[in-house]
Amino acid sequence: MTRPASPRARRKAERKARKPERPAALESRTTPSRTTPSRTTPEPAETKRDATRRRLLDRALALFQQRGVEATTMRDIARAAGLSLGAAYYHFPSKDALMFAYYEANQAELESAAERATGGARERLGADFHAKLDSVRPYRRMLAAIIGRLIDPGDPLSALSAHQRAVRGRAIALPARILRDAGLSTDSVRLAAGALWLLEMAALLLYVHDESPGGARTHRLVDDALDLVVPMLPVLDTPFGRDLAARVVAALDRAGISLPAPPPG
Amino acid sequence: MTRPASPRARRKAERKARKPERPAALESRTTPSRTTPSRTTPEPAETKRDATRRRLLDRALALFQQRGVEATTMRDIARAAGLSLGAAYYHFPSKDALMFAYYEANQAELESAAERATGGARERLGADFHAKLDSVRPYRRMLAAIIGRLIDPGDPLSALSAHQRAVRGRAIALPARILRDAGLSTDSVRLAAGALWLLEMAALLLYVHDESPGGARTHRLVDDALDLVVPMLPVLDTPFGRDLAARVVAALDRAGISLPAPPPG
DNA sequence: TGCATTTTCTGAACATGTTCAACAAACGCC
DNA sequence: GGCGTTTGTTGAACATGTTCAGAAAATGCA
Repeated sequence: MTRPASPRARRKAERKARKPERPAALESRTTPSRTTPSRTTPEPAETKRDATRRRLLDRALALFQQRGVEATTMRDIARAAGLSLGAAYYHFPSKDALMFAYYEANQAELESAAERATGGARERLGADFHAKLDSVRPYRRMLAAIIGRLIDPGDPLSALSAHQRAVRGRAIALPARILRDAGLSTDSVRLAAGALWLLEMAALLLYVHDESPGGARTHRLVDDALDLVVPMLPVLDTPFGRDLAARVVAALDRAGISLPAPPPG
Repeated sequence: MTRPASPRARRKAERKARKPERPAALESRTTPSRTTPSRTTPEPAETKRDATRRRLLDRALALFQQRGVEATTMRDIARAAGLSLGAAYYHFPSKDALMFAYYEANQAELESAAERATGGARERLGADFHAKLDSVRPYRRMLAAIIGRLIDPGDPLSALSAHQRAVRGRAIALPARILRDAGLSTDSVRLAAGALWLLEMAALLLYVHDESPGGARTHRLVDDALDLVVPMLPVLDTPFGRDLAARVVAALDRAGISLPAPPPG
């Protein structure tokens, strides 16, 4: 995980003079739309570039899961993809970028799993949370390796970063819908969904190092927490609850923790 | 931060065969009491060994603060201490060990700062929390570099690890005393102190990346949180509060998060 | 003092993440 | 087809964390 490995401040400074503090893009370049996809071809005919990237990514993730992140070298990945080391770095500027690419690629799958749950709010929220944990399970070692960056708002990988805003928004959409269905007012939905998101983040922190079978311990904690919290949600729509909620939101806001906004509607 | 840098599984396996999963000690050896200190010399006459270690540690921390952890190389540290690279590794088996040594060395200072605050529970808790954050401030970059390990219960550096149990205990003693002085029952003290410890951990997560002047944002969040929580503490000693507390403790317990026990008395 | 043992130190060596200058292939345009 | 430009690739080189075999120094003991 050794960052750029600055030999001395000099070279680091030089580099910083050229680039902004943190490179905005985690991929070397965004695909320059060599093949401008026409409206009639929804499948944009994967370019050689895309194929190479996908191959790299596939092998990398396979190796990550198989041997762990730290034990997988960039040379391994390049070799497994039939490329030279430099070529791998041409497509992914760092090992971290490969992890992030996974992160992004799997987000959709990761989120849609629990869409179909039925029942009361408690059941549907439980299904959502458990599904998310389960979908992350195979990669938790990988996540553990980068978890420090997840809380660095300046890091593109961070769960708090601007880069991940969209991801946050999606992650919160389903709980928000469930809460609205449960009859909560819009304001309460906003706070409660945010709180659940925080709970999810906390659970993730535990989960990446949860070695109990299937991560049972974390799953149980999630259940316990939901059992504790969900019955109290209606309180949010009482005068006391409203006051409390307002103060919590204000406090988090001042702290720079802007809860993801639930989708409109 | 590159861990052992396993060339291939083979060598890693060999090493594991010799050592336990994680080396229990973060320092190469514990001082073999070459000079058995007699009762009459409370200052055990620092050995050359200790002097060298202290010199290494001093220079390392100075460099860490000056250039940041990642930009400081083991070669820099060794040179600054007038030693060869190998000698540095003889005394501290890894760069992480140097960080941990700081962590331990400063713990006492870090904790005694707020002992003397007076006033109500809210004021005394505030003094404690703010002092802790302030004392960590100069090293927050360093902490950011190892924060991922703070949540790994298997890592000796972890705030959750067995190694740090004593530290946890001490960290919770003062809040517990304050709460007891405020008239809370023993059970409530236990839960509330644990909750405050969790709040402290959460604040730390934010703090290490808080670039606002003096970490003002995190300080404000702590104040807001205390303003929110402290007035509610008496509720813990109502029937409703007792029930809630019992369920929370049980849930955390099942999750393997054992709140640090407050000192007896 | 002389010698064996233990502690401390040294510098080379290794594996790794990352960079870079140079080269090759593909493309766009004439 | 021919040619300049962009895109993709290569392998060497670099700085780093860590290990290791052995040298040097300190220590203990006869």
